[in-house]
Parts: sequence; structure tokens; C-alpha cells
Amino acid sequence: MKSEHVNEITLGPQQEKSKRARNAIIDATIDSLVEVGYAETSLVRVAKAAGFSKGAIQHHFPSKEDLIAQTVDKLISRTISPPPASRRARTVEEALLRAWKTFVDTPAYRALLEILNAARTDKKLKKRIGKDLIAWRDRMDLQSLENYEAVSGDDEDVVMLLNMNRSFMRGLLMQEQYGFSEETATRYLRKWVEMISPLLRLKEK
Amino acid sequence: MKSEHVNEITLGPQQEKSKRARNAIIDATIDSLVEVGYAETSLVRVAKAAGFSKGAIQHHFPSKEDLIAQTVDKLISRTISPPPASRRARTVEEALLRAWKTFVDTPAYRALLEILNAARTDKKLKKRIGKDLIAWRDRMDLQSLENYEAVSGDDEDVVMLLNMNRSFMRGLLMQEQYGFSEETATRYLRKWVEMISPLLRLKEK
DNA sequence: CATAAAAAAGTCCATCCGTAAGGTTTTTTT
DNA sequence: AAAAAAACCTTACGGATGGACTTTTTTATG
Repeated sequence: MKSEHVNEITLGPQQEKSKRARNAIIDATIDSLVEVGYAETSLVRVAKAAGFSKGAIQHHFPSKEDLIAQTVDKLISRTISPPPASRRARTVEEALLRAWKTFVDTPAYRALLEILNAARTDKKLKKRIGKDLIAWRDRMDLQSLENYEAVSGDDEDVVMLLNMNRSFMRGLLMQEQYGFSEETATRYLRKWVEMISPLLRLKEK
Repeated sequence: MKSEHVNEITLGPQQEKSKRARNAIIDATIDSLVEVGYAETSLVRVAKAAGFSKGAIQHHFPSKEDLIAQTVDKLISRTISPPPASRRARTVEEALLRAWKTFVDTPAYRALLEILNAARTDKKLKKRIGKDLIAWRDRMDLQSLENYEAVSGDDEDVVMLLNMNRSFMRGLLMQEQYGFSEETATRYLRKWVEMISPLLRLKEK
């Protein structure tokens, strides 16, 4: 029976401050996730990075799980939000390469991967963020259908191809972290895009 | 000045015992990595699983880093060792699908991924196992060249395609852990193999 | 100035890795 | 064959850190 948001219309100045603090803390969490990974992302570290005390963090986020869950929210919304409203891509190649640069090869995505990996074995966390992840995936599939169509095949193929694309990019990102250089990764990415783009078409809007 | 005993042929009963113990500990480590991930893989947990006390582990492995490093050794050698000497694959499709089942979609590979991901942010560990990983990659590339040739293109293309294959499979494995079902993963895998196999040819031996 | 939220400071308990001190069994030495 | 050394393993403890929780101080607001 949580009636959390009562005053959504007028945020008192104090709530404003609180909101800013929470944002700062979440941002510091994201940074920490990218820098030192999930395991090392402790409350004290986040606190120091955000310029607060540990107590302040536990004031805003009752448990670490809460902090992570809200961080996931922010990360997901960031990954979903439409591209920087720049001009639309003209070709499938361009769209996919841009997706790599804009969404995948970013701190936000790396942070999200950190959490996802941690959630694999942390059942409580997994249960907590599970719904969001499913919603995220559904949203992604929907976006796929909005933007692409299959040259030969149905909607299911579109979803499949775009999911394959995400798998590939994810694997590439991981491999890039240890092993080969960024140029090599780019080469592989181009080859992949070259292979898959003939199967897709951009939908006119 | 090293006057090492050339008594490697006959292992004393104590060395035998020691060897068995070390193997059991490493195996328990691998199991733990798969079950609960790197962060939760503590020495006590490994000890209990292996049926020893924590002290025993630290007797055989001076530090946790040592334990992990030796585990990596074992995992890598397992990932490299030739397929179960069964009949050779007849087609590229078959070879790639078999590689998935034999090498990638296995506990060993998952355990290795767990360590790799942890090493990303653990500099000491990264430094420790870095060489092995590079050697591993080189070995993989070599194996690629031994088994495949490009339908059109040179050796570099072979290495690229097989590395792309590994990226894809890695990404698929990760995504399989949260998100979609195994059947879906299999469908994606088949599609991928279907896309890439026309570019490769099996080398006759 | 009074009150409530925000933030800090400090306590508590669990767990982690590592080390040290024994005890027992095997191996080596004398 | 006895003594010494080494290897194996257990139990116990230390220092450090993590997260949850509690209490105190500060700050903002009406």
C-alpha cells in the first residue's frame, strides 16, 4: 500500500534537492559499475564518488538492491530513449552502425551488462529487476518492428535478425574488453553489418 | 643450480594424493563459478564443495589468485583440446553447430566467461592471466586456419569469420542466461550458421 | 523558532582472505 | 630402524570490508 508519489505536480524545494541527490548517486553508481564492476561497487565507494556519506545513500536507498534496481531503471530508459533526434539513418548499414555507437558501445550499456551478469547468480536481484528486463526486451522487439522490415520474411524474422544483431554486438563488446583492439572490433562489426543488412529494409515513417 | 629430481615418472603416493586434491579443488571451483558466479566463489565455499577445510586449499594454492589462475589453465586446455575424437564434421554447418555444443554451451566455457568478466576490473587478476588469454586466442586463430579456408578471401578472412563466430556465440550464451529460451537461441544459432557457412570451407586433412 | 527531512557518524554482524600454530602421516636422512 | 624433515591438513585468529541498522547533527522550511 505504498502511496509513494503523492506530490508529483508540485515538487517542493526539498524534494527537488532529494531528487538531485538521488540522481547524483545513481550516476556515481553507473560510473563505478563501468570502472570497477559490480562486485567492487560498494556503498562507500559510491558515496565517496557522489560526494555523500554512506548514511546519506542509505537514506535515499533503503538497500543496495534498491539502488541497483533504480539504476537499472535509469539505464534502461537511457537505452530505449530515441536517438539524439538527429536525422534518420538512410540505410540499414548506417542505422546499425549508429546503434552500435549510440547504444551498445557506451558506458551505460556496459554498466547494464555488469548488473545483468551479477543478476544471473543473485536471485534476489534477479527477481527484483526481472520484470524490467522483460519489458525492456519487449520494447526492443517493438522498436525493431517499427523501424525495420524483412526483405523476405515476416515480422518474426525481423525480431530474430535484430536480436541476433544484439547478440553479436554484445559478444563483440565483451571480446573487445580483453583480447583484440578497437579497430579489429570495428572491422568485425562492419563485416557483420554487411552480412545482415541485405536481409533488412528500413521502414518509411 | 637447479638439480631437480628426474623422478617425474614415478609419483610418490603423497604427490598422487596432492595431485588428486588439487584437481578436486579446481573442479569444485569450476562448479562454483557456474553455480554462483565469481563474486560468490569464496575459498570456504570451494573448500566445502571439495570436502576440505579452507586451510587445505590455502596449502595447495598460496592465494586465491593462484587458484583462479590454475583454474583458468585447466579451463583453457579443456576448451582447446580436440573434440572427442569422434568422426570429423562433413559440413561447415555441422562443424560450427558441434563447436557450439562441445565448447561454448558448456559449464567450462561459462566458468571461463565468469573469470574473464571478473578480470576486466580486477587488474591483478588480469595481469596474472593475461598471457594465457592471449596464447589462448592465438591458439584459436591457428586452429581456425587449420580447419577452415575462406571461399573467397585469404587467411585473414578466415580468422575474422571465426572470431565473429565466437563473438556471436558468446553474445548468444550471455543472452540465453536471461531473456529468451533455449529453443530461441538454437533458432538464432541456426540462422547465424546458415549465414556464415557459405563463406567458409572445411579444409581436407 | 519549531519541525521534519536530509545527511553524517557510528555500531553491529557477517564474511572475506590470509597467516599462524598445532597434529598426523609420509618421506628422507642418518 | 630410529630420528629428522617434509608434506598434508585442521583449527583458530587477525585485519579488512561490506551492508544493514541506529543515533546524532545539520539544513531547509513554514
